[in-house]
Amino acid sequence: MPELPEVEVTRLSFADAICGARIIAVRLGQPLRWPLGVVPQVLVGQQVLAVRRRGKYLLLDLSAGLLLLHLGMSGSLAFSAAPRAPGKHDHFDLLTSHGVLRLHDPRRFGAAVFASSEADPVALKLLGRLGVEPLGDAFDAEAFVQALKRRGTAIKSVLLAGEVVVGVGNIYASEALFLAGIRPTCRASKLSRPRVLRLRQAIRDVLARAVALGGSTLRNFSNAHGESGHFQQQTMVYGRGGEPCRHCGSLIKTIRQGQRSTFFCPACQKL
DNA sequence: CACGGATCCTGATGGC
DNA sequence: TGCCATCAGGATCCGT
Repeated sequence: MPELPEVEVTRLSFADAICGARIIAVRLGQPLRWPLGVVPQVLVGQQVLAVRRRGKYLLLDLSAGLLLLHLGMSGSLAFSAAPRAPGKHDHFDLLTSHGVLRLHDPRRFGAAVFASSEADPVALKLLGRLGVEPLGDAFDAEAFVQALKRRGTAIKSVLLAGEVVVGVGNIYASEALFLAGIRPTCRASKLSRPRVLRLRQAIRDVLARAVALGGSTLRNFSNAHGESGHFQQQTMVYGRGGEPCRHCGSLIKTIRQGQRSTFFCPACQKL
């Protein structure tokens, strides 16, 4: 469910409120992915110093360590002073002096993992192979050109893998490739330099705009206050198979790449 | 090493 | 109404 914009919107919606809070207790529901790190006792008594984001991970900096949260496909976070009794799909509660941070995740592809620091092997395993952040200065044009030259797979798959650039999931990959006029099946290594530069800008534009709109709400994504996003109302291609292209009127095509749906306009995205 | 495919899990949806 | 197949915003692991 959540790609970079949804994770960032979530972060912004509770970071200020939770900072400075003392962790009082942890409640676990059914197991999430990577149960390894979460030993509740390690968290109790620690203070939440900051909430950062790395790719699609949320990083809670604690007084003695790091709590990594991932929303998987169906996860969302809620932060409230007086939460209701946990429901069937509420699998992780962080009770703090400022309120309860609750992870709701029906499919349980999400994760809550404790690491002693970013150098901890646990953190390295999850974060170590991540590519560059797309919205920062570190998303260097030349480095992006060089990285794509080394990838023989379809550009859409390269974006989703997150080893070159992070945060671009299934919605925004299709959207960015449309904005750049690039066919999702084109091998990354075959993209010309000008086209790579356009793609870089398209990724930055689409992600930044989605953050500004509060993210996408396909099923029931909401920020930590329960508010929905609005990006999905203006996708150019994602979820629009068979409908006319908003730019040229051609019918949007749906294909499968690596078990995921891809959407593109056959006229606007020639190669 | 790089790639494609299967896999984890639950719920919604559509066809019969 | 029920049953079955398919699909869903992610990422890892395993075989080739």
